Amino acid sequence: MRVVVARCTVDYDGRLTAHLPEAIRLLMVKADGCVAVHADGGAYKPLNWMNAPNTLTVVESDEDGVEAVWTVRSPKGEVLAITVHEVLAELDHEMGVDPGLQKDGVEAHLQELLAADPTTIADGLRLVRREFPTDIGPVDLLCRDADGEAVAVEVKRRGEIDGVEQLTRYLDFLNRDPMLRPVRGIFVAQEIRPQARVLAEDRDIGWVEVDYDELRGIESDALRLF
Amino acid sequence: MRVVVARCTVDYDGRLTAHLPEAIRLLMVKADGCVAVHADGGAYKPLNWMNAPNTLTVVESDEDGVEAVWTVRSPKGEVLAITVHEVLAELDHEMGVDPGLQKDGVEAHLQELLAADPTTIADGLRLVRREFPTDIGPVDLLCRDADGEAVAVEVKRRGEIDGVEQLTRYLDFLNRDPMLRPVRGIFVAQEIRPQARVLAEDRDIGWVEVDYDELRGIESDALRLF
DNA sequence: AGTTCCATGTCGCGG
DNA sequence: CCGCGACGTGGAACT
Repeated sequence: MRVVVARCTVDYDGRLTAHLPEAIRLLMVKADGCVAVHADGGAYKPLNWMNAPNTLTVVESDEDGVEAVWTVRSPKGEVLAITVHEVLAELDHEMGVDPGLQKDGVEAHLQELLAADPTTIADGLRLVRREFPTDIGPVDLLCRDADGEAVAVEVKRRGEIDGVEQLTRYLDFLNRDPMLRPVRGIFVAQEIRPQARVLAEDRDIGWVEVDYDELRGIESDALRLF
Repeated sequence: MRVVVARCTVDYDGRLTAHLPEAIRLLMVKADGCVAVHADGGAYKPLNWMNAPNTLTVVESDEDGVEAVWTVRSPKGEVLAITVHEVLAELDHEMGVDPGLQKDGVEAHLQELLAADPTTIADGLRLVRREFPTDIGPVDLLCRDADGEAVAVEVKRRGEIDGVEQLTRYLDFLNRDPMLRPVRGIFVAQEIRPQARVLAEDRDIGWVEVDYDELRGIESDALRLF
């Protein structure tokens, strides 16, 4: 990875057109060729960037006040042009391949835990299918309750209004299927926002908050029995 | 901005839990305090990060194989812990405030072009008003068709389900106005996703894909006449 | 390759 | 501060 602090101006022309006036910024070039222009603030997102695959060409300049021009081109015709007026600091280092990130607690894992034991959502619930397909997308969990009636479950890490909208659409579609009708809905998340609760209740959709650590604990306990 | 290349392990505990095994990475600390851990690849997104506002504390260590431990804490209780085993390179530089980015988007221009000639959406359409105000937000284009009936048009660059939901809400509202009723809807975008098409059709909402370059061409032609 | 949905989304605007 | 929509969204998973 190569890092350069430089006084520069930047122009991007691709999915949109953007221009950065002259200022001091940090230029980052990674091993895969991707280039990022960072200001000294504004979270982790760069001001401008160009992801791989692309080609970076650096042209030294004789022009007054221009040390070099970096041109990054993507196969799709996007162009990022960095005019370097002055290099102020520089750093270059081999880093090798990163072993990668281990994540824990995303929606997929939560859905997995709930599918393994739907009774943590509501007593008597049995799983029919995960990712049950409909014309407008897959329902996270399709279950049947103790009375044998269908229950559609939408799982989110954080429960907000659009999650309720999503479940509402699924229910509209599912309730047209004579084999399933009537289908009720339950909205499940680690934390459900007040407005999402109100909207769910208004539409006769149940909502349940689940504790991720607790679910993981239950799973561990279940495994320990074998 | 401060940049450090170091052999390190990283743990994040907050919105999720994540762990990075020991490897060489680039640590970036911006003036606003935000911290990012970059690998030498994977586009511009860091492996781990913590945005401002937060507090960074660095504790030197006597422990074997540990130079220092950086702890970043956010007010919301998120914690990013970086165990630095060895610093390999370092760079520190004042950069000043960035003058900021000038963007020139396509979104607004598309609506402008369609307003200039609504017949590109449907034959006989005449513009009543752009950004027609309702209590739940402005409708992009309000038109009348050849029969004099009201038509609400929602314009998006990319047509997805949310756009259909938005137009549906507007139609619900507009159809309560006796001066407008009945109002039908047309969903317009450069590209409309299959699921959005299904939902639109299901709700008797029309959908039209338009070609931005073609529209621009039509406009150029019109201008050339003068 | 095309399509869909998730994301520690981030970011900006308006109430 | 919250809610909502846009984003050069990026990225993964699945068809």
